Amino acid sequence: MTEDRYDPHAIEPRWRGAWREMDLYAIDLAGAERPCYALVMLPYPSGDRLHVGHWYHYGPADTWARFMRMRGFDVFEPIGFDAFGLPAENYAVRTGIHPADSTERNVANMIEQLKQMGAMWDWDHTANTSDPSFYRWTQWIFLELYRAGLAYRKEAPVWWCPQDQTVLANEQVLEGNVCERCGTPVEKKDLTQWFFRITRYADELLDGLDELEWPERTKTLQRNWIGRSPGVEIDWQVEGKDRAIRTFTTRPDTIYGVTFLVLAPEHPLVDEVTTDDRRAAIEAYREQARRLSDIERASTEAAKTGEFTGGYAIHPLSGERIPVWVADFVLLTYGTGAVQGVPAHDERDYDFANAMDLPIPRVIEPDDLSAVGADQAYTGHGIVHDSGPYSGMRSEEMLEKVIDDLETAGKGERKVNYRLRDWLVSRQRYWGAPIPIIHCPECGEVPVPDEDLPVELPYDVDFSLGAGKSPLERSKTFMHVDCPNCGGPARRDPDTMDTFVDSSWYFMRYISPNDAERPWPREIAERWLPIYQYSGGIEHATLHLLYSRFMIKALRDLGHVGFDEPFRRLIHQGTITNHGAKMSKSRGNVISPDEYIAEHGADAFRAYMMFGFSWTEGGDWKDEGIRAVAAWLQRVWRLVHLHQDLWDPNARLAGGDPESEASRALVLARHRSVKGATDDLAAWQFNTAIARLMELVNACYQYSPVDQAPREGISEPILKEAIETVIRLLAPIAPHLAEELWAMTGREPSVVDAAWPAHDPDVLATEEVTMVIQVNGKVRERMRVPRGLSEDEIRARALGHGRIPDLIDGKPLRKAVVIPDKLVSLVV
RNA sequence: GCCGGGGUGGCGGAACUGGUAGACGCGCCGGACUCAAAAUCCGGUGGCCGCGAGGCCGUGUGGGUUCGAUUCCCUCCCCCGGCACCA
Repeated sequence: MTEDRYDPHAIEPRWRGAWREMDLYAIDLAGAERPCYALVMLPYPSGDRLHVGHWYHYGPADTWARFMRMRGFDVFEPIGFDAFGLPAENYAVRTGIHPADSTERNVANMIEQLKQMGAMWDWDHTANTSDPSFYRWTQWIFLELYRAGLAYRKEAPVWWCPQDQTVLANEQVLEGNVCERCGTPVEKKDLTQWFFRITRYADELLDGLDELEWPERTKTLQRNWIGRSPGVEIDWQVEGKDRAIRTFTTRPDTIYGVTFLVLAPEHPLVDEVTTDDRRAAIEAYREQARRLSDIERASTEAAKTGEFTGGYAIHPLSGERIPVWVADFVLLTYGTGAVQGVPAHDERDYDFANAMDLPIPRVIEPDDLSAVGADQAYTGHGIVHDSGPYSGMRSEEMLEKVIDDLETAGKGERKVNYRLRDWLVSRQRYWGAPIPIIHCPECGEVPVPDEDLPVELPYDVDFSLGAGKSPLERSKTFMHVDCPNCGGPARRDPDTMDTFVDSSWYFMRYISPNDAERPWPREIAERWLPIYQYSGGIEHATLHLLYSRFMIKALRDLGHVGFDEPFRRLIHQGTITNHGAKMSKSRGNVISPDEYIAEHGADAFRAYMMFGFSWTEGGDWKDEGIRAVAAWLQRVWRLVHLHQDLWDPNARLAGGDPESEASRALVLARHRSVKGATDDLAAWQFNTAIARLMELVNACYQYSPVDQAPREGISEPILKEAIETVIRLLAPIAPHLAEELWAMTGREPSVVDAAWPAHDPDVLATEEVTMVIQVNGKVRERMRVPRGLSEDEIRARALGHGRIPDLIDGKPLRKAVVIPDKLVSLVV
């Protein structure tokens, strides 16, 4: 009792040990009555120590989960490891250490560090995506999708990373067309690859967003990524040929402004349309386009180039002859690979027409002429003219009408295009789930029979890159297999799956990670999903978060789950930067939490992560606040320590008047803090939740000065209840310390199973309020009045209050606004 | 270029649907305790003017709506993120 400090390094490991002994965080998934699945995006098990980002994400996420548990929810809070992937394999190439070995070591290492946080993770419900018992089901899912036609193989122009020697999905190519993993510029290659048919769900993925409680900006990112454009495909008869060029447009209301058609250089009709005298020029242009990198070709800066084919198409409505051009700004991969050129009303077409000296006739009159310059395209709407029967209509109106007319005439078809492409899932790398397909010269693609799953990765392989084939393809023992269908000699598919396939369903596996019979028990999954609350970085907005949504919808259609979305609520933590720069190993600016934890303990570090930043915003690293938070935890500990006699079972609490000013003020402070902390924690606003708790601690000190003994002026039961409330409110934030304080009050662990305190709104509705009096918009006076006073009475009192009569100075009152219990605004 | 998000004291950050701007904390200043220091406890702290009472200014810029604007509308300037010849 002489020591007036607590030692986090003594109590933290002790309580973690006690919790483990009690099996405190094991929950009965089948029997839970108020399921709350609190999921965090799972970490990649690198060989490095945990960084600030891990603590910033997982600490507060656990605080929220503890808060929910105290509020009576059955909280399921698992964590696992996204353990497949390139870093481990590249490490193997460099060092010769096998990915399976380095990963196993890293996972064990990471678990030990994660345990320091004192989170409620249930280590009986974890997952390691690189474990055969996990990827056996990743392969099963692949085959389910395959059998449903949702996984397929085709040759297509795909992104290839020359550094990592593998293909990538569109979503994994970052701005400037560089590889998400290594930053190397990627190339387009025509390769036969496996895809998941995510485009089949484009509309549902878009519409489903409306129902989700996700940050609006994340939904926007997905909407833009899916890129829905409704429009029409139109057939243009090629003059003198029994062929039509099909274009796609979202603006058929500009069709009378078409002065040319443009085909992508790779368009299959180019040969046919090109006249003999233009053939050499067209061939040269196509060759030139082929040589251009995609980056050069995609540049909006580059001047428009193109070549006339010599051919003409017939305008489907006016019957005019329209020249057909080839130009590389038209992409074969979007729409039909052919567009109609409307230079007056499309910027690209405008630039092209200017470069090629083509006419630029206007067919839409802008509503506001001043809004559009003479030297630019007008892309807005307005009154249509020079457009045959449509002249005089509003362009919005014509847009719908002309589509109907084209459809009726058999010259067009309503069509929706998407920016979203099918998800390329095969990778020419070793450290991933092998694609469970066998290629048989007789039978073609043959799925590996379920009973032969998992297709395990061979251990003994050559990881070296650049040999032109994936490591698996070089393993004869792996590749050679008998066809399950005909028994003849066949080869395994040499590719592995994108690790985003693993992470698109891992949260289902946490439910029953050791079940060898099925991927998840459906009836339990239905209880726990969609996930109540997911947390993680926004960088996955168009990757993991999109893929998982697709996966759940596909699994639903295959009858394996009964819900539509994986994550009902989503929240993103911000990023902690160092001197404004993102922390990364290559920059050498990574902050390690280790020394701070060694000095102040895990609770202090956790609490600082929550108090020092606005959690969803993040911010620049600053360590001054850690000492302050650690000191505050000491202050809380001291508060309980100094008043420990309140919990002495032999003591009779008598002192103090419960109606005294101090007693009443402390009661008010308690209710106020409970209300504030509850609202703030529910909204993941940790900094203000802690601020509210600090206020209560301050109030405890203020109304029960610790150097005064015996306590004067304060009711002991009221003080006792206030301090107990401090402990409960602290429990999610600093779990070890709160447990220690809980024990100091003589209670059995655990405080996480103590009820979250409730506040009484009647107490907060004090009988007197302070009202502000404004004169001509400026605050001039304040007055104390009974709550609920009538507007008339308030106005009358305000007019006579303090300096107000002087300020008004007999001038007539022009206006008086009264907001009861808040303010009076007088205008003279 | 387009689409999001953001600009508030010396600093991190608060402010519900338009209603006391700056909660809480850091830092700084002062006091108590101490031989002293640390630790701790208490008080002060947006800027300018004023002895004071008090006044004026103040949420990136300039305007507007309103009794009243950090909050709503318009103009512009910066910062961050995403997309980018998607027809």
